[in-house]
Order: sequence, then C-alpha cells, then structure tokens
Amino acid sequence: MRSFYCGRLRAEHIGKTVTLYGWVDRRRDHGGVIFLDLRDREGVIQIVSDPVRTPDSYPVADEIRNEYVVKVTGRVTRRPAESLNPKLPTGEVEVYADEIELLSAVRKQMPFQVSTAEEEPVREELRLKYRYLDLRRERMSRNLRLRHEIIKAIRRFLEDEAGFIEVETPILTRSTPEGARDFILPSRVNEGEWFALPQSPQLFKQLLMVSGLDRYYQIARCFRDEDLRADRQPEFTQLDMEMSFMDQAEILALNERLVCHIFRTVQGIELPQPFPRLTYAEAMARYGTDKPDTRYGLELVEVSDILQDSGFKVFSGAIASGGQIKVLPIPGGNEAVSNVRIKPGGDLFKVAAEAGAKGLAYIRVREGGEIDTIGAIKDNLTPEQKQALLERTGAQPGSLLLFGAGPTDTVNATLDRLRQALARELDLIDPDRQNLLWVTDFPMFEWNADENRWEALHHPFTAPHPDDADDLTQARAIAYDLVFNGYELGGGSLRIYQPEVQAQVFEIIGLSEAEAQDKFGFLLEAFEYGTPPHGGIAYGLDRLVMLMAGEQSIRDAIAFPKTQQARCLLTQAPSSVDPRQLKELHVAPTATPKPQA
RNA sequence: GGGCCUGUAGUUCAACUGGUUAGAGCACCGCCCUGUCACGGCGGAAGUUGCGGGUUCGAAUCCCGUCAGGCCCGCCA
Repeated sequence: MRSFYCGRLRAEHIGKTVTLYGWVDRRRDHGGVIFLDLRDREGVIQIVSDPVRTPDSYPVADEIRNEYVVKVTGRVTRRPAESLNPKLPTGEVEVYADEIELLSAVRKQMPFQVSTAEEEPVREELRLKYRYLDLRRERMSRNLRLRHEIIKAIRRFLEDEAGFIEVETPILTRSTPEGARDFILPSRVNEGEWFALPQSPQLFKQLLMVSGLDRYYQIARCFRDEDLRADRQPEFTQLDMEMSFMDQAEILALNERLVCHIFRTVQGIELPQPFPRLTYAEAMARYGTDKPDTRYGLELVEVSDILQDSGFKVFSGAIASGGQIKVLPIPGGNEAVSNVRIKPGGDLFKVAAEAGAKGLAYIRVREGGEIDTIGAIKDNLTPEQKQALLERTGAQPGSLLLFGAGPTDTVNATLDRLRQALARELDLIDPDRQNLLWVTDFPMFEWNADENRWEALHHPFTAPHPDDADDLTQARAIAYDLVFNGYELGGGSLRIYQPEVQAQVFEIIGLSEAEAQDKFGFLLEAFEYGTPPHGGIAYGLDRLVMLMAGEQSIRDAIAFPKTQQARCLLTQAPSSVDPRQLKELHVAPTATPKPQA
C-alpha cells in the first residue's frame, strides 16, 4: 500500500520507511550510484540506489528506464548539505530504495519526452494522438487539476452558499429551430425520427423553474455542429444556471460573488467589486465590440458630426448613406506605425480590409498641432474641423489617428480589430490583469439581411425591457454578458414568462403559431400552469479554464479535445460504421468516407 | 465553402540561389563514471524529407494534386 505521494515528502518525514508508486521521470546513472526522479501526480522525489547501501534495489535500478512504472520501498533521508535541491519542493529529502519493483516497462520508444524537466514544445498533432502521455506531462496535468478546482469551487459556492440544486437534463433531446446546427441521432425504436444533442439545456432549465426548483445549476455538456476555432469545440461544457424571483441586479450580484469566489479559492486573486457595467450601446460606441478588452485604453471616438460636411467624399459619403465616422487614436502611433503598413498592401490595411473596410484613412499629428496626411483629406479640412478633431480625440503630438468611415457595423468591426492588433503590438496588455465586466441592454433582435427577417440576438426566450414594449423590434433585452479580458465568458437573460409576450417574439422572428406550437408547445403549455419570473446565465467553462490557465487554446483546457476538423486523433472518431448498424437505424448514407491517411 | 501557415531521424529543429554523403540537441542502444538533479565522457544505431505526380542532368528545396495539423473569415441564438 502506498504510504505517500512522491511529491508530498518533506523534511518532517525523515526517518520514515515509505512505499511509493510512480513513473521514472529521469534517471541519472553515475556508475556506482543511480538517482531516479520518481514522479506521480503530486510531484517528483529523488530515489537513491547504490550497491553498498541498497544492494537489493541496485540491480533493478540499473535496468529501469524513463517512464517505467515502479514501486519503491525505502527510507526517507535528509539529503547531504551540499546536495539540497531548492528547486524541488521535495528537495530537502531523498529516499534510499531498499526495494524497487518493476511494475511496467516501456516497450516502445516514447513518441515524445514526458519528463517534467523537458521544455521543448511538441507538435499538437502528436500530443493529441498520444493524449494519455500528454496528460502525464506537467502542463496538462496542471490544467486538468485547475479545471477540477474551478468546478469544485463552483459547486461549493452554488450549493453551500447560494442554495442551488444540480439537476441533470437529457442529452437525447429534440432539435429546435434557431441557433447553431444540431448534432442529430437516428432513433432505432422510432423509425425515421431523430434526436438532437442539446446546444444548451435552455428549455429544460426553464421548465425546472416552472417545477418550483427555484435555483438550478448544472455542469452541462453542450453540442454545436459548427466550425471550430481556438476557443470553440463541437462539444463543450457550460456552467448552466437558472433562478426564479430574481431581477437582473440580483442575478448579476450573485454571479459576481460566484466569480469572485472562484478566483479567490482557486488562485487567491481578489477581484474588485462590483464589476464595471457597460451597456451594449456604450460598448459598441467606445470599443466597437460587445466584448471589449478594457485592460488597455485606445477607445474609439465618434467624429461623424465634425466631418459630415467634409469635401472628402469618403467621409461625407459615409454619413450621407447613414453610416458613421470614428477614430482610433493611437498615442505614439507616429513612431510605431509606418505609412507602408496603413496603405494598401500593408498589414494594418489588411486587418481593416478583412473587417470589410474599403480603405484606411489616417492623420498624423505633429508638433504644434500640425497634421500630416494625404492631400485629399488635408485639403478638405477646415481649420475649425482640424481643431475639433484634435480636441475630440485628445490627440497629442506623435499621435496617429486611424479612421473608420462607412456603415456603422463595418466601422466598429474594423476599428475593433485594429485596436486589438495594435494593443498587442504596442504591448499595452498587462497579462496579469483580470478584467471582468458586464455588458447589458443588448438589443432584442438584429436584422438578418440575407434571410430578410429579424433574429433573436440572444435567444427567443429573452425578456424585453418593459420600457420598450411599444416596438419590440427596437427593444432592449434584459440580457447580459460577462466579459473576461475580451472573451465572452458567460451570458444570460431574464426570460419571458407571459405567453402573450412570447407569442409576440415568435411572430417577430417569423415563427408561425403552428411552428411555435410544434417546436416549443411543451414550454408554452408549461407556462400556462403558473410560471415564476425567472432568468439565468451560462458560462463557457472550458473557456474560463483556458483563460485562468493562461492558455491560448481551449484544447488545453479539455482532456480529450477534437482537432479543427472535428476529429479525435486518439480514437480516430468519427469513423465509418457497419452497414448493419445503419440499417437498424433506418438510415441510408449519401456519402462514403474518404480514406484516412 | 474560402484565405494563410506548417509537415525533414523517436522528438525539437537545421540544411544558402535547386547541387554531389540530409546535419545538430534531446531521446534510444552499448561502454565508462559513487552525489547528480537538464549529471558527465566515449561510441553507435536511427531518414520513403507526409503521400502521389511533374519540371530538371540533378528536387527536402520549384510546380500541380492530395492527406494531416494549426490560425483566421464565413458560421457559432
């Protein structure tokens, strides 16, 4: 029986005889004395074996190699004064191996080195194929542990301090309109019919409020069949919450306590409260995005009114066609950013173009308020306009002003991306800062020009702001997002609980009463039997783990993630199946899988 | 669906403008070494340059296709 984890041995254990199990992290053979670093999930401890002091274990120590699994029985000893290792938590002690038992050898060459001391990067493709070895390494082991600690902190807070009850909701459920593409599964028993995997437990958690559960939460697996990104996986985990009889302010306050509890218990970080709040309109105006990273400044400044009558057609035309002109002022930008980069072909021009901008106008502010720009702008700028621009943007000598002019969406998207790119480049982001803020008052709907219809921005169960009941298409929603360092970490809303309002919303998004009954009839009917006002929120748990771990990819927050092509390199899923299985499921394929390399 | 990047020994990388035997660190194997902790020393084995085709006297290098991985756009209520 194991008496200690390797990584837990300290000076206080000196003199004890211990039994350890673990992997050989590294082996140092001095031709007479052999040192083994024995590793388990808690850390490493140095094992010593030599022919004189430990004659029984020496022949075994001679044979074993890196990553062998062994059992070691021995005496915990204080290291000689000159051999202390302050780099290791266990560095004051070592274990003389009276006995080493080889439990499992490495029979093949390791695909990569596991050792804690190894810092060379490994191709992600390999890491994913041999994920069990990757998880053996310190970085991923630490990330998995962090994930566990975060979830533990969530459960402790929600259950012990806030009265939440965890309920599991179905994985086999029904497909719903709106939102992401569903993963669907054929039903063998019900010929020709299909289950869908949940995109979120949205409807069930609302039903649980009708059930009187009052406060529900779940660490819920969700599935969306959309293309992957560094921060998106087809299956991912939400912290899903729903609560009754609480208004927005109460929900946000409770969630701030939750988030603070997580950071405090897991990382010892005390977050400033309350979290700043921005309305959606304010966020878009000042940052051009609904998830601003406010660890740095570089705020956008609207100058439409100053330049609407400009002789420069790009400016006046943007206003004439209902758009906007905004400026991204960059202090010190004159030195940092060359003209070549702003002009067509330059990298910043490309960033702007990718966001839909047709061009990228700029003004350089020189000493004494002189400006430097292309003739077409300079020649069309009155002294008053120039003065107003300098004052409004707070430009100082050395400042670079980047202009976005055109449709509001494009201007915002362009300047948002430029803002982020330049903040990274100018090193304005403090990586140690934890920046959390709420964005509130989202619009209920946005116009989908392609399909010529209104779409719910959040989802169709989101309650409209009571002050905006006159014209729901223009209404604000009682919806809120939690933004962490520029990432959307969570989002939620108060829900509609009056059937009449729900019917209006369905009508606006073009869902007929028949369709609504067909898809959501069970929910609408449930609301006929006494429904508490309720609302909730869902957090992207993988994303939270990623950010708290300081990782760039959500894959590093998940034990067994998919590649960008939505494949599992470890299990080779997805795979073809036996035609008999398909027949049983009443399914006929229309494509054959391409052969795998 | 589209754009960009990457693929060379087990691994991380190198290899000039296309040039003759594709190198190095770590890992692996062998020998030596009793206080190292990324131990050290000597030696060794290890390559279908992702795959297929083309250009060329000659291709890791250039071209086409393809497979795989990554980043992004579209998409993701």
